[in-house]
Amino acid sequence: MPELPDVEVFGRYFERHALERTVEAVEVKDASLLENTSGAELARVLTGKRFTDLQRRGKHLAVAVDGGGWVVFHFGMTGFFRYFEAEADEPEHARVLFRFKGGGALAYDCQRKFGEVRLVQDLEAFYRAKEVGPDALSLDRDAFVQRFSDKRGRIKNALMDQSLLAGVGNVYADEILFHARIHPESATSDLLGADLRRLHDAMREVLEEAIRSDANPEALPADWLLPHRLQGDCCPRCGEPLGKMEINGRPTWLCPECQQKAAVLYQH
DNA sequence: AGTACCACCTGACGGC
DNA sequence: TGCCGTCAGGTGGTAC
Repeated sequence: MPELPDVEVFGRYFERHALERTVEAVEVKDASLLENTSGAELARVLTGKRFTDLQRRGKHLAVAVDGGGWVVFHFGMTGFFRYFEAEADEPEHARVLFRFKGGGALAYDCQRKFGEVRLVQDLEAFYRAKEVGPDALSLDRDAFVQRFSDKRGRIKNALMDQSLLAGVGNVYADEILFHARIHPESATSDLLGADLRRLHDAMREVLEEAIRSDANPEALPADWLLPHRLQGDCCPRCGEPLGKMEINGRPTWLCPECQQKAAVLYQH
């Protein structure tokens, strides 16, 4: 799940359940998720401290620790937070537990272990080193068009390039291209200014609506692509069968009718 | 620079 | 029922 809307929702969940709470203990159940630190160090840094602030950039969620520094979470393909009070409610793949003074604990759960938890002093320096670009929702239309206009290769790859803009993953890239009626294999350089502006509008609309729907696929509008990514399902707009292809090794869904390649469109 | 391919890890699902 | 290949919403390295 964890693309920009999911991580935004995780952040709000964290805010409700863990912000301003005092950490009593940190329990690391699988240290392989820790990136540049150890269970002992994480516990030493956090015990007795509060989480005071939180900031999302793309698919990263950074949580400020009073007294300095940040804990930065990445959720991989299967990560999420779960707050629980009864021990029986601890989720199945909890990898790190933050236990709070006064009761309750926040679990960082990650079945496939592709997630990462790290300690960071200088957030900006970390993002620079990681080449994490500006958050997809922070870019205005002009800046978006500007960044995409020097980009080569296929548009879907560009949308998913976290250094170009951060937050769009495989599922929402397809959704955004479907809304903008752009074929995912279109060469980015074939897109006109008007296409890029439409793409930016579609991106904002999709990401914002997904956040409003709590990033819950079942709550998304029925005329979106996402509820229809099933073999044999049809385009909710024109009724033609949806197409599936592979781009960059990732499954890609589209409506071959509604989404024509830019180069094909402008030949006529 | 862009792309293809592999690897990391675990579980669910379909076919035989 | 059981085994096995395939697939999954992310990212990083390598080689062309």
